[in-house]
Amino acid sequence: MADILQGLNNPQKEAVTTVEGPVMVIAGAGSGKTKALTHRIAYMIQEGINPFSIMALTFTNKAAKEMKDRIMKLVDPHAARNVWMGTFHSIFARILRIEAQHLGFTPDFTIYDTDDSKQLINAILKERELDTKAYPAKYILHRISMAKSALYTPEDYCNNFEIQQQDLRANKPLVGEIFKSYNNRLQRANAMDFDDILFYTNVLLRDFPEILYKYQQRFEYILVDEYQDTNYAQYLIIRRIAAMRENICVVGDDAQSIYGFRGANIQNILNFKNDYPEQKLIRLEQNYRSTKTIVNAANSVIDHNKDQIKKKVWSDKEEGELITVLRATSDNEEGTLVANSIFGYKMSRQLNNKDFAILYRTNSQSRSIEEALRKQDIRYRIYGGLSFYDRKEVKDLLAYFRVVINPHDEQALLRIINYPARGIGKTTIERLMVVADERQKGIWDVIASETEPMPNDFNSGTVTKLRNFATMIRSFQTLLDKQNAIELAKHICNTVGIIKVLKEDDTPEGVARVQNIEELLNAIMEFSDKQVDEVTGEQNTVTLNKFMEDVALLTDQDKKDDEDDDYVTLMTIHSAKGLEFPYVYIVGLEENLFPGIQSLSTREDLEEERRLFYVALTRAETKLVLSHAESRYRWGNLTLSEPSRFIEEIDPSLIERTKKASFRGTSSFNEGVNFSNPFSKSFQTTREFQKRTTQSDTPYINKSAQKTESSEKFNSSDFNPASPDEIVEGMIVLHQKFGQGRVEKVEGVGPNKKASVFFDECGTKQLMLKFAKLNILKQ
DNA sequence: GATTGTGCCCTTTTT
DNA sequence: GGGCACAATC
Repeated sequence: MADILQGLNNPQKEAVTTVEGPVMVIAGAGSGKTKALTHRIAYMIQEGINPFSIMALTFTNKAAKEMKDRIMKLVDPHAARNVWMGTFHSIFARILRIEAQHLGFTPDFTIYDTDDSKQLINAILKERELDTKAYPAKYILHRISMAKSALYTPEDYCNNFEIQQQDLRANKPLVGEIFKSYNNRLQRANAMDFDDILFYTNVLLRDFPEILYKYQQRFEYILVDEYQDTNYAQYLIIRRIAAMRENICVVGDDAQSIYGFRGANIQNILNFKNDYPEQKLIRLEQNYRSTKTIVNAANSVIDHNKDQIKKKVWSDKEEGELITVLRATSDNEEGTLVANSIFGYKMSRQLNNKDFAILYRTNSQSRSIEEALRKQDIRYRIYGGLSFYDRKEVKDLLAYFRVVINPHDEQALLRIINYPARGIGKTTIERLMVVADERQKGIWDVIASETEPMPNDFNSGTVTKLRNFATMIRSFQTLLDKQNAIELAKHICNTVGIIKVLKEDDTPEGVARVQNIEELLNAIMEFSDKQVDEVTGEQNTVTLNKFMEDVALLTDQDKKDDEDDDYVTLMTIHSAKGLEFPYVYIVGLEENLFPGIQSLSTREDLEEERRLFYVALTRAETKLVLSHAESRYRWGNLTLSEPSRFIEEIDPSLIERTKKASFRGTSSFNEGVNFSNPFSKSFQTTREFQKRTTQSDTPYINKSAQKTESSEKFNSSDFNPASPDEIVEGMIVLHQKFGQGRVEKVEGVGPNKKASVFFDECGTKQLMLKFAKLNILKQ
């Protein structure tokens, strides 16, 4: 026990040892919040509390996993494993599967992701002949999500005066009706969306006292991480389960509440003391992560917010370096400056790629940064954006699995009924849907029904095709319990012919798709291995079912985390929450981007945006670099931008003032900045750099590369490259960086001539011939 | 019924 | 600058 408390400061110790009763920990950024939580759980286990009776709710799967790993290092790993630890969604989906029959679902209900929901909405709109412009799926889903998070049923929604007024004002009076159909369809498909998981958990705990009692008994101790980001539905679940014993510990920081847009309610944290008058309030205010400069900068920013619990976050680390602000003329130059800066620091300070993170407001900003990093040969990894599980081919295969497990899953069924093509076309599907609707059943019931025959107006060929499809799905279903996940997955894959179809496409994209399918199969295998490992000795077969339960709630964030790999991290600020890096770059600090244009209308929205900036600042341990561009391409056209107000909100004494542009300046702020600072960059380095960019061509050739076109003559004297006209298919060529390769395809004319070259070392690359310097080795 | 072509949105942020 | 829904064509 002594070691568990060792190395903790006093408030942390208090948070760890106050096991009984309601506790709220207000934890400033970097104040050792996770440490307090993990040590608390370890302490509880060591005190003899049954791990099965502890429920710890986190915001992401990743956070849960990390905490579990840390606890396993503190106490008996077997015990640690038994703690109920996970996201709200994963823990309560688990419980809902156990209790599904009470709610009119079966235990293998499907979880619809946003994409499925969107498609379902669009299908409903089509049926009702509503214009998708008047009723954008996104808007409707947002409304529905808000309603569900506030525990409104479709009926509540329609009967609520205020809500109806809002929809009326937005000229969308039918949202409530669409909500009704949407929910009906979900139910018919034996499916829940993300919000339903929380909604139905509440229904379960509200309407079934004996079930509520059961879980109150089981979960004697409740911990909630990131409490500031909980919404009403989550709040009420906690409240209900904790009601009996009130052994509840919530940890959060109001200054880091950044999920208001999806219904998170900051009031939950502010009201904790009303809900639990006996509460003990513990403040963690010492920041162990960052330098004084960084902490003070963050404090000066958050001071501009009106809504906040006043606290004093402080650091007793060194002052540290001032914050650098980079000013670029364009988004591409911003990328270049950031890449150069990283390169400079790496060289001068012996740092690794993984010491750096580049954070941005929106995923779309990653492009220009990526391009620049590639040119500097800096390895990076992007988190978020299109996730692995969002790729089309992955979703297709998963849809097969979904249908096999739950044939009423209509979104999945529609996805695969004619993929790979088996002659079941649009008209057939439309007619099926009509019949299904008449019978108040799903499509599956129509095509698989033994008793009710297919309507006469289907021709016999179509009926055979449908029957064959149904028979195939059924044959998979019989294997569900008999075969383990990976065997069945492979069997489905082969029988259906997905890989065969994909292999017909030998473009780079096609090859990537096959690889993705293989990766998915690997993931299933890994999952199976892990399951066996976890239950020591016990070898329980992992069914596909089991895998699919997990997969719906996985995101990219949770995927492999190769610690040893050396990559610069690129991610949105939202996904960076909870992480820390020595060097942090926050890019795109411009008005209308960060703060975003949509947040400028109300104070609340602007304050959330400011908290987001606060989160970004406080990720840094050693050094912060901010950047903004004066112009930026947004959805195709050039827009001019002012520097963000947030830059000015930082105490100016903490910022290294970049002098107004003097390109020949020989300034020396510090050794690392020579590369990074546009104003200290000598003319020589500029040239040097341009040379690099023109030589090492990548598929990403566009504006920035074109800018350097003027210097091409200057460069080309060094080499003896073939002229673009000479390059034809079948040639063996040599590229400066990619080495030897074979020209597979040439397209375009004149200056736009492009070639696909397969390089032995790095696969196929698209090259713009006017930039790529290729030596012809063999005609 | 499938394949190719065209126009139209779009960009917050995520379980 | 791109992905996706729908339309036109084979």
